[in-house]
Amino acid sequence: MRDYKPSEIEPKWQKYWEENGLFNTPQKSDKPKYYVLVMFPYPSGTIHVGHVKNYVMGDIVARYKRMRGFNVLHPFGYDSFGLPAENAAIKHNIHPKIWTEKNIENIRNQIKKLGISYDWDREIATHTEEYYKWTQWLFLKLYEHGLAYKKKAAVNWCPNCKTVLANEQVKDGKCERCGTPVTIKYLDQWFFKITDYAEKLLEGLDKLRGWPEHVKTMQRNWIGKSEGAEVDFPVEGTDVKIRIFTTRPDTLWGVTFMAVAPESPLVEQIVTDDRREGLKEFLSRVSQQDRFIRTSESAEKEGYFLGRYAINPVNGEKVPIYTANYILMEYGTGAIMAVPAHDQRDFEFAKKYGLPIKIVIKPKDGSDLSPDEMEKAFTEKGILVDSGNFSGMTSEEAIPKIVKWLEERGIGKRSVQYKLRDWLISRQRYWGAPIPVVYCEKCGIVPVPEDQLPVKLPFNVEFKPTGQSPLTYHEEFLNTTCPKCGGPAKREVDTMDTFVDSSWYYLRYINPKDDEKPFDVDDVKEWMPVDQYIGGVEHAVLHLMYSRFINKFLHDIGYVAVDEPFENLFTQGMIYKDGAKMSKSKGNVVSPDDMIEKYGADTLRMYILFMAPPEKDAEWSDAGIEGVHRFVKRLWSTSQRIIEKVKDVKLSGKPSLRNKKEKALRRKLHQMIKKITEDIEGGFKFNTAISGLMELVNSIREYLDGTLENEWNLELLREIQENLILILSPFAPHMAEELNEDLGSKESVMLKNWPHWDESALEVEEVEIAILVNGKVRDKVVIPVDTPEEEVKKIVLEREKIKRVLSGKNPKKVVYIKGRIANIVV
RNA sequence: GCGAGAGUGGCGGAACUGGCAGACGCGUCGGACUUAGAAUCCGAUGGGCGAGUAGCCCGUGUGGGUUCGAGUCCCACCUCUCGCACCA
Repeated sequence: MRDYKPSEIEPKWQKYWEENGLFNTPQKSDKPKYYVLVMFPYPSGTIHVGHVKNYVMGDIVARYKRMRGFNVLHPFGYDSFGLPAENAAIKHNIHPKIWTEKNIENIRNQIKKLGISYDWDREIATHTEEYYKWTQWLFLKLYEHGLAYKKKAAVNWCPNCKTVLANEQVKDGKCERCGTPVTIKYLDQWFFKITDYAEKLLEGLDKLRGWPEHVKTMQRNWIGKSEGAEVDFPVEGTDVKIRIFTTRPDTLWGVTFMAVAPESPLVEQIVTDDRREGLKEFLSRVSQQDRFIRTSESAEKEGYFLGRYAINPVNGEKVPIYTANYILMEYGTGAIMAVPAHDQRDFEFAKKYGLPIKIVIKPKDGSDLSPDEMEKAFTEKGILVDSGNFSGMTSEEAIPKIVKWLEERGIGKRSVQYKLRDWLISRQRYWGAPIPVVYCEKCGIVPVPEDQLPVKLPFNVEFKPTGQSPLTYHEEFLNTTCPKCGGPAKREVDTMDTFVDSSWYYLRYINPKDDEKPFDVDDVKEWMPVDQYIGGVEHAVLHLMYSRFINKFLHDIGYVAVDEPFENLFTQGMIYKDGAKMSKSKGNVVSPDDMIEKYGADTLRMYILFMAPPEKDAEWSDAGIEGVHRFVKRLWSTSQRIIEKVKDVKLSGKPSLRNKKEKALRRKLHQMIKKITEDIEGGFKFNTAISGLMELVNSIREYLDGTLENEWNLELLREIQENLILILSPFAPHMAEELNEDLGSKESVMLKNWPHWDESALEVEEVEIAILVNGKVRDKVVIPVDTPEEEVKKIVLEREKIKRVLSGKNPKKVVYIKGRIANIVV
């Protein structure tokens, strides 16, 4: 018998697949399309088994769908612009391009050894001119439609990476990448107006049935929609009106002060001369507060009275105006009406500064609130009191009526606010796509015309961590002429956030080599949306939101037919080692290369899928992969035993079966075809699919070992072996091909059809049912499956053991569930 | 605090629309083969009482409920994970 030698058969089949173009996707086909996409990696160094999980899952789907008759698009590429390449350049004096391309080559080799069925002709890398040319095109389209703009803004600045960060890249006040606390800088920056799409991005989520709920929830939270009203409060003795936003117009009658964000221009307009000195002191103190601390719930609320009063337009009451550190300029209107009785923050502030607390909402249970005894604000909805004509109504009733009333009287209006901010895309960095605009003394900001793209990233630059893009010091790049007037102009030296690169890459795979356009509109219509997207949950708000935004934009301007790019999303769990994420610095990285060398790619693929349900995090176990390897070897040797005997057996139609054993074995085969099909189709249950393969192999072995060799049913074994190869092939494609060849097939497994299970094989003649007395199992009995209920009841009550348990008591009734249990109730 | 999800053997995890809890694998124990080990193969393995392959009792986070029957459904609670969080 041949030994199992993955190191020989795996390269053999990888070569075969490549030479025969079996991974390549025809652009047009009679078959229905299926687009399966895995999140492309950032090429820093090599990949570890955590990445492999992502790619293996995609490969199972791709190989399965091909066998189901789909024209499958399964591409791969690299998100190859970004900071680590540049840091490597500064640290090790190696050019980012060289560093990146070396890494890409390593990763490509690693992946090829795994037998992942990517169409390598469609491979892309975002740092190449052919790609970033179209990233720049995308920028121009956004600019053209007023969705790319430049403004001076308070931005998140990472002092370590020396670049600005998008809001989405700030985690707990720290740089998502390096963990350094983020500071605030005021800089001229480019933004994409994602806020214009807030509502569409939110509504679109409801249509995404194939997305995990928690990802949608995270996006909803991030968009942060609040409905309420805007109301103008005139400031006494000035022309100034303070516009506020509130989600609780039902508390308008309880306003006892106003508060304005320290950064608000209103502060200057409102403050009285005699309060100016103190204000200066207050503002300088507040501006020193760390932004993250200032915006945390536990922060001490501080404020400063501006010396003036506002008039509450609903009841004419005069209330003092403060500036306070807990008011954020970025949210709402940068000013609030404060209702201490019904807002916890206002309550704390009022307590500190001795401001009145006025109750206008009472609990629905009718209990009373007293301003002096309250220990915290009553923030629930309730019944309005002291609120003019609205007193006595519930909050729910009153809110729409009050909004209408405000609108009629011209005091306020219905309003919707979002937490989502515009997407800051400028990076003061070299290794990214240059922003294609120039600054002309005469014409101002001028976009680079489309036919002059790409704005090439120069190769020879000096890397200095100055906080300025290295392009700033590259005279040749910097100085140019204005495309409009031909006069001297300077280029934009900032590059784009790498999330811009990855926001549209799924479209480029469709026409990766087109140098006339980013993608072909008709082909995109054909191929989009991505049917199945697979990746890590860490991209729940960043990449997945940006991609949806860009896709919706391209949809709106007529380039993409669908308005959501990813029909189904699967977020896979991470692989941990020693309780921690794998990372080079921790030294707990498991390399796929080592595992392939030791066990082969097929074992590695199967183990990664078997270790846990794919959406869950899992701990790498060396013993675990050993166990799967044992199974793989058993699968091999069992197949070899069978193949030796059935190589020349011809089978047309069903094998004839001679006894119960053979019937049971054939049933097992078809049960497992059914199970594995349903496990793949019904939600990525790869772990149980593999346990199904194990069960099948166990049953085959029991049959082989329990039957004299000359009595083996060779027709049945032929059927089993053929089908075993097919259902194995997405998981362990190399072994499947080798066994398929051994069995005499001239055609690759990849070109065969996925098997159908034979319903008739699943039928049983006899079943073992459990006999329960009062819900407890007391006995078991084998009966013909069609035994009528009355008959079963009789049989069950006649059982010696049951008689003993009943000890003469009369059964009240017997519940029989066909083929499963009979429950005797006494 | 709000939102989402999850609690099952020593471990990873199975369990269809409520129907024999613990599939499959790891680990452990015992055995075969071997000079020995590795590999391989066979058997046992939720806990307890029991000489036992007889039999009985307990058992899916906790406490109730519905039901002939609950890991699964309902109510209350506890714990954990993730996300959001001074968002007006």
